[in-house]
Amino acid sequence: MNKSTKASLETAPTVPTTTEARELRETAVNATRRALILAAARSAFFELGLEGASLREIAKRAGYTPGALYSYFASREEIYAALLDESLMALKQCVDEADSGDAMRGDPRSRAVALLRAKARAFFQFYRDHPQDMDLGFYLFNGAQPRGLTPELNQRLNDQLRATLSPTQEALIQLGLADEEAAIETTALFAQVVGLLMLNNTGRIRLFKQNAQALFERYLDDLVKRII
Amino acid sequence: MNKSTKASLETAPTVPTTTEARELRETAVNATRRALILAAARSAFFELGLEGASLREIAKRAGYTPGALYSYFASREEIYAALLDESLMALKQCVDEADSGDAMRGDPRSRAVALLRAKARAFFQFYRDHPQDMDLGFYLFNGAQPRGLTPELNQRLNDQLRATLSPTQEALIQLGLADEEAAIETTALFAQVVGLLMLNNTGRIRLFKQNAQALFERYLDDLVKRII
Amino acid sequence: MNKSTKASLETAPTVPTTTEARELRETAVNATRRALILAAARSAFFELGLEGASLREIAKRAGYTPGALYSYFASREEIYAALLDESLMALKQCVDEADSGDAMRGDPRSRAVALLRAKARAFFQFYRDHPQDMDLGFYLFNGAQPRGLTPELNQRLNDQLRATLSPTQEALIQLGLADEEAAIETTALFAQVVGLLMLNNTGRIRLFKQNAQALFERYLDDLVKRII
Amino acid sequence: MNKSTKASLETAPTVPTTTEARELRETAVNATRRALILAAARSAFFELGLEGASLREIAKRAGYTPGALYSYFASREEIYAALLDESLMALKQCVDEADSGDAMRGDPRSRAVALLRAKARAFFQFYRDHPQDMDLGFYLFNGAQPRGLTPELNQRLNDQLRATLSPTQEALIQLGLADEEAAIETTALFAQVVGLLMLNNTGRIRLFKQNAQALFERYLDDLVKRII
DNA sequence: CATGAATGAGAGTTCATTCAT
DNA sequence: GATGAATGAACTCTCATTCAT
Repeated sequence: MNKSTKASLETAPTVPTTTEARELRETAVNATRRALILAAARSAFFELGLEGASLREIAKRAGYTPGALYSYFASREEIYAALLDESLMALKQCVDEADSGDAMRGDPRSRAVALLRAKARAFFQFYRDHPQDMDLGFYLFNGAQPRGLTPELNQRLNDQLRATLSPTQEALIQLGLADEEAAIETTALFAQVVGLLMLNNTGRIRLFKQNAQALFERYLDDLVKRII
Repeated sequence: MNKSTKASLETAPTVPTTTEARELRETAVNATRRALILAAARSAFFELGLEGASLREIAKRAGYTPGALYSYFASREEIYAALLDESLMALKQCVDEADSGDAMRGDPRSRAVALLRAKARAFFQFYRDHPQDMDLGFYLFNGAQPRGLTPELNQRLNDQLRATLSPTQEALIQLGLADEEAAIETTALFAQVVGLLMLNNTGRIRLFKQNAQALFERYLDDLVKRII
Repeated sequence: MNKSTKASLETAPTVPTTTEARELRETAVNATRRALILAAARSAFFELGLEGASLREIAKRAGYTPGALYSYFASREEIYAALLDESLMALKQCVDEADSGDAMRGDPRSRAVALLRAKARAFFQFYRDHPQDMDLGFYLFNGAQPRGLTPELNQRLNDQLRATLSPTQEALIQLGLADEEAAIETTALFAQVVGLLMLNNTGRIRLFKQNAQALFERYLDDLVKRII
Repeated sequence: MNKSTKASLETAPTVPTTTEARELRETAVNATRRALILAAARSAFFELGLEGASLREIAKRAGYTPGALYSYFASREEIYAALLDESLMALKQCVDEADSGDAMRGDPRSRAVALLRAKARAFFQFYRDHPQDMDLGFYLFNGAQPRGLTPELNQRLNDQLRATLSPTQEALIQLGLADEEAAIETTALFAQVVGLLMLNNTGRIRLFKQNAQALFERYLDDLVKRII
């Protein structure tokens, strides 16, 4: 990789050499196949749950023999970890891109409020629309000893999560909350979202004849009322 | 054993036929052994998690061979379901018994507030102190088709859950909320509790350097403020 | 087991109770099946070598599915260990029973010489006639960390080996050798036997157009000459 | 390498054709890479034992991908065979170079005795210092059908072994033994060495609190005593 | 020549469940 | 009711080997 990058800088204007072209292609092909396997894993995980998403099943769905997966991933757990990694990246992107249409209108204060709502809503809606991604997160983050996660990966996943929630926290600070207070509100909001989605995704919320989205908006309203 | 004694006392005036007596005895003995197996299952589940709580392990802890358990439960999933049943009964009892020390003091309004707090706290603390019971619930309630739960049992568990939360709802109504409004607040409170415990039990709450109990109390305070 | 022993003492003259009879039968049946599996393992090991003697192969030869073996042995290595245990017991018995026909004739000295020859010959011939038993021993005794052998079993096997060679050592002491000298000669004799059998079993001895048995007898003769 | 150098010397006067030159170069390059792979195999075999020395491991250590090795060797077994070939060459060289410092001093008889001792010692010490080389030999020479050895290679290895032991046999003949008698003594010595090393390398010799080197010297002393 | 993806077989092991006794 | 042997399927993972590129 480094090699091809360096080479292409030296000969930037020209077409890539045959070797370079092959390297690029192979890297691309490889990434594609990894993605293919992950897609198979995701579909297995989502349709059959954790227990059903065995290596065999994933391989079958990807059109491979079980052993072949080991060219791309060192273990089953690593596949799960990659899945969660992807999921968190998608979540983060979703939140990052979220913006109120009127981000530019109004006074700074209303803009901050609009931003807060937009970010929180993006987070909520991501998991509402991809309920299985939540399972994924809770599977791997489970308990004290996250299964199959190297400390480095665990750290990385934690960082992704924190980064995802930080825009919300920023918005709260912009609205005048002290750092500590902003952290508290962010956590409480996170908990509310997790709880609502949990009830929603397991169908328990129907017991109370309530609607997750409405409850979420209500929570947001109260939050905004509280802090302005 | 105790139970069978009690049962025979209750039916003392009429002399049971031999057949009846045997049936009663056998039912009682049966219940005892079921309880014994469930205790073994609980200990296995709590110590080893879901993956570790295999039928073999449960049987071993109960002093049985694996096959013997099938005299009491139709499948491994059914054992889990019975476990959840027990868990919900314990939860309900916990909430039912919860009462503020000053339940009798003050005006009716403060008494209702105190009751609201007491009930909600009991619920929160039960799961905070028994994190595995929550796992159990989420395991079996997972997704659209609860695993190993017959529709009847599913109904029963739902009823238990609703009954557990109804004291809270009642307290809210006593405080003047409309039925619909009380249902909303109860659900929101339930969601907050579930979310906080989720973050707490998976350790994610540490990411934000927050404390579940404090956040819970804060939520309660806000709720009370909101409705009075 | 204890139970049946105790019971049989109390009721010694009478026939065993039904329960006792069943226990005895089941123990016997069980032992038979273990033996059957070991026989299958031995045949696999002898015909296919270590690599070929997989659990699956052993199970197939014993008429079982692979999982069934785990009712009798905790692991594949445990089967090997049991095989070696059996082998060493057979060897020991062979040596123990060995005796010169003229053990009672002649002066004590010639009797001791005859005994020495008989014991050494028994050892040699056991492995000459059961070449695979030697492979077995060397497989498990291999290197510093004997594979799959618990320290206790390793100890047990070592003890068996020492016990097997001790009659030879005793005979040498009876012939007047000091303890230390007897240990040296026993070890040297053991080495010679192992070496000869190794060359014999791998066919290397044919390279030199020699015959293991003849060389063994020659070594024995020299040994006797040396010590009298 | 040596071979190709020699070959080109023999044909020095004529200028090799371009084709010939390329062939020579390629043969040499080829031999070098074979040697490189064998070095990797040796290190893997010695560090990890037979089970650990998989083709993958060897390839990794040689800086190749697994498939590449098949350009140089037809199978994994063939690599082992080549390893044994090398090992026997090293052994032979070791024995050939062995000489008593006083090979020139004293009467012819003492010189022959000194030579006998030197050769035998070299053999013993080679395997004592390279225990894994012995494993290698026993692995491939195992039982009736040596694994992965073509009849030709088997023959070659046998020849190497015989050639290695012939100096010892020569010395015995020089000391006046009949050919047949010398063959017997050589074989017996070989067996003793193999046996001692076997006991030494598997740690079994410690059972008897003996030392392989001391026993070896003792055997030599007795041998010399016997034949003079 | 070398790659590296892929196969296909097989390794040891565990499991829920069944069933004759 | 209880045993415990047995099944059969599944598990993750490793391997030697092949082959298109």
